Amino acid sequence: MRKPYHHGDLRRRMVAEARLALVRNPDPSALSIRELARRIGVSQNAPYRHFPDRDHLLDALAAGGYEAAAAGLAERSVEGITAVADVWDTMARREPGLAALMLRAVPGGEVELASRAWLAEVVRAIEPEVGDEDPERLVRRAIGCWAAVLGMTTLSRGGLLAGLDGWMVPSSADLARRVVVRG
Amino acid sequence: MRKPYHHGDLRRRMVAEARLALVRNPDPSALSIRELARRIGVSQNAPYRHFPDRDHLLDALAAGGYEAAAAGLAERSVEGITAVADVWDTMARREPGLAALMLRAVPGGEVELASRAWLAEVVRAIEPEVGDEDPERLVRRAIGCWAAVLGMTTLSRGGLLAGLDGWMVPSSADLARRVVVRG
DNA sequence: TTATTGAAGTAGACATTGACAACATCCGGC
DNA sequence: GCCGGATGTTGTCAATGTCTACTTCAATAA
Repeated sequence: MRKPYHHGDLRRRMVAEARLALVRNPDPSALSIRELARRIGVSQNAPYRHFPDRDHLLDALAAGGYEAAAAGLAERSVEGITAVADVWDTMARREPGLAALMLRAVPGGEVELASRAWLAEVVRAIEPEVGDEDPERLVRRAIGCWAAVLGMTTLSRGGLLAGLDGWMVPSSADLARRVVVRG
Repeated sequence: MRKPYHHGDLRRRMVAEARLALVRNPDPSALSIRELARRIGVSQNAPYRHFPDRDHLLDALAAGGYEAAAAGLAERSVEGITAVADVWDTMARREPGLAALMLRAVPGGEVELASRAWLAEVVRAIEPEVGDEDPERLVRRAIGCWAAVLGMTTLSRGGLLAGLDGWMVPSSADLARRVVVRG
């Protein structure tokens, strides 16, 4: 009775534990299904009842990242481009492994939907800051904002700017603002 | 005599074969040292005489990507921001796996130097297009350009914009131009 | 109430991989 | 001529992803 045969919430638990593991070691390729199962206290094959394979776990994980980001942006008191940059930067700093996973969407996976929700939230956030009512252009601006922020944080957090840290490097918010406003 | 005991050029050959393998399968985590060795016709452990571990091979591979990109930009007849965007876009389209590897630099690795050379080339390319003589601001602009291009191509090639392809998505050159000029 | 069925978990196995240790071969300087 | 270091080879180990077959359990329908 101490340990019921069925876990009951394995899928969610796997994603949560994977996210934790990714905090301990940001390298996604080091994520091991077996180790997660071990840590949760379930057999090494139990996870396969919830994820066809490792890639689907990573997909769910990345989708969770987008949901968290969208929620973080929605619950934000401060609106605008700065908020978008802040949310993404914070995630990339605190969970670089998760941020790395979020750069790739497998077709038909959960990330596609979740990232779309994030994009919608970005649109909502930047809308008051740009005086643009045309939806298509607004979406285009939002994509540009996302790309600029993502690119800048990827460069910094990826270590590609080692040596020039701080000094000489533009902030992702500045970049995004230049991309979004006017034009 | 058919097959000399020593290969003679294994290191370079490994990097080249790895790059090929990455073209066949863009997922860097699928790169196997053993398979490369097998394909080259050398024992499974020979590569370890040239790379302490798998990560060092990936590092050399990514560095090669930056060298190729820098060379491609240098040999370019057309100068300017468009050339930067073109070079990166082309690489990301033709070798997405390599492009993905280039987003992370291990401290002290070869990528740090190679990416610095690439950045210098970007500076040189955008210099005539922006009327700015202050070196620090020029570097900052170059970084912004790089980030914008990289962010946009990562989004498109990563499948994060599936569905909105073409339509609604800004080009990386447009983004970069908006980031670089003025300000 | 009880039989059954399908979802969730377990046990065991297999091929592949990264990496280590010990041994073999070759080339250049003494 | 030999010898030492660089390069390549064989053998081995633990860990991993994933397959197949078996078990447990809860809910449904008789």
